[in-house]
Amino acid sequence: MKKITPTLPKGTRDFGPGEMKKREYLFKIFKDTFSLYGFNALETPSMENINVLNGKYGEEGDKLIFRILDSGDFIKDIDNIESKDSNNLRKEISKKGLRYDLTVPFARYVSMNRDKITLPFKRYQIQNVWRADRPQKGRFREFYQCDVDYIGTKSIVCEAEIIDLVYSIFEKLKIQDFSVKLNNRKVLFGIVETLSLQDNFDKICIIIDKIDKIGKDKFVEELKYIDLSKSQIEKLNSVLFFDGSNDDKIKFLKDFLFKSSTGLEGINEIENLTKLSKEFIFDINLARGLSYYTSSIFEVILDEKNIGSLCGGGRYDDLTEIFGYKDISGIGISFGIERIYEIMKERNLFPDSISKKDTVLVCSMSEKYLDDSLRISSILRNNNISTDLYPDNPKLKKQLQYANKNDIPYVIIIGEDEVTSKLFTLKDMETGSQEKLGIDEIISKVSS
RNA sequence: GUGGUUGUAGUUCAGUUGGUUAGAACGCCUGAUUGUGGUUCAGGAGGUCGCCGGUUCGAGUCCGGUCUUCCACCCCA
Repeated sequence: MKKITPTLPKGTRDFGPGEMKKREYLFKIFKDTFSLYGFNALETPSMENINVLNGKYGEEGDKLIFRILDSGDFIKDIDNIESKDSNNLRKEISKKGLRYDLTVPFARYVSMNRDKITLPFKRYQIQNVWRADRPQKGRFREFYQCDVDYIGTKSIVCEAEIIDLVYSIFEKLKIQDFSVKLNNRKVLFGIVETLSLQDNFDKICIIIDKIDKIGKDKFVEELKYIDLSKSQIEKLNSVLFFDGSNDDKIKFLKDFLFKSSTGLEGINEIENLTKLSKEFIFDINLARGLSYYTSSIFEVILDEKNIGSLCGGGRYDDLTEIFGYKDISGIGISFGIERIYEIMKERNLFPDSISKKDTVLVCSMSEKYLDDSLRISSILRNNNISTDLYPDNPKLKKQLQYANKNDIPYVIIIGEDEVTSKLFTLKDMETGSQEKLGIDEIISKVSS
């Protein structure tokens, strides 16, 4: 057999036992909190039919979808194989793709199962997604997303509850220095409409979304690039960079938007939310890149440094329409668990207790005592003591080394003396001391 | 997709203007210690120097291509 050097595909990772302990701890906090707020789990397949995915993420997005090659002799039915047209060929030989996010599969699920689900419908979903992007710092080709969505109601209570959920999650994670930023696409549209720029709405949103990253000067430059006049840019700036409390901003925008019914609608939504919700910052500069948001949009950021957002989300009114299910408004948030994981690791927020392995290792001195070892292991396990049994009987030295490397605090040694006397050697690996005890004594000692 | 960067033992890395047999640390195995780990000491195994080609008497070292790693851009989490 030819030897191969083992490697991973670009942008993918293994999660070893140490990392998994931490990830599972983190995931459990999310899942438990979601349940507490009445969200239930949903899983969808890794792959979707390509027409479900295509066209949902913008032009760039389609290119970043991982395609799955059809099975069988797919080439024999292709007429124009010499044309060298990759785009057409791709359609013919690949009709499935790996999911790119969790929201679109969710919309597909809701549309397909409208006879079974009762609106409003709430679900959470923690699964991996794939992007054929070029990896770089903190970005992978396979990563996890953690989405919570609330679909089938337009009530502003959903916004308030989701903000409440954010506070609850971060409290449990012991991350305190965060802020919730909120805006409304209708307000942005109103601003743009008031300046007669509504035809450029999507483009302007993408540019506004970058303000934090590129700064005010470059922002102005990019606006010039899409042919805004000097006075339009000046007016846009005066609105977007209006400084003040949430109430000041609301008051100011109510005046500014008096001609735009959409804008006023948005402002009213924000005003209502201030009465219902925990604290948030009304940020007129918040736009978010994704095109399907139609109303409230929000992000959660770390106050300390600029590392991008920890969560992002918003309300979408038309996402299920493309799957034939009209007038269904949804609102969702995506927790950036990979980022949150990194912050928790940096700040040492994972409790030490989660990295402990088993409490006891059972070692046998010879093959003769393996059945006794098995018996004792199962007694310990029945008493809820996590027990590892060394499956062979190499030298005791080897078995103790194993306990040592795995941070197992206790070892039980089973040999001739022990089996005849029914008193087993319990060794404390930290202090090195050992004593011969009956099984009941061992259980009470080790459990404490 | 664009620009830069990286690749030598299981891992992290040395390796001089191209010159005998490519090194270290950690890890692994054996022994000192045949019923006792962590520490120590002695010994050992482990490398087609990413891959393909070129220059040269001679290439880990120089050149070309390709793949890979990481970083930035585009975009995004």
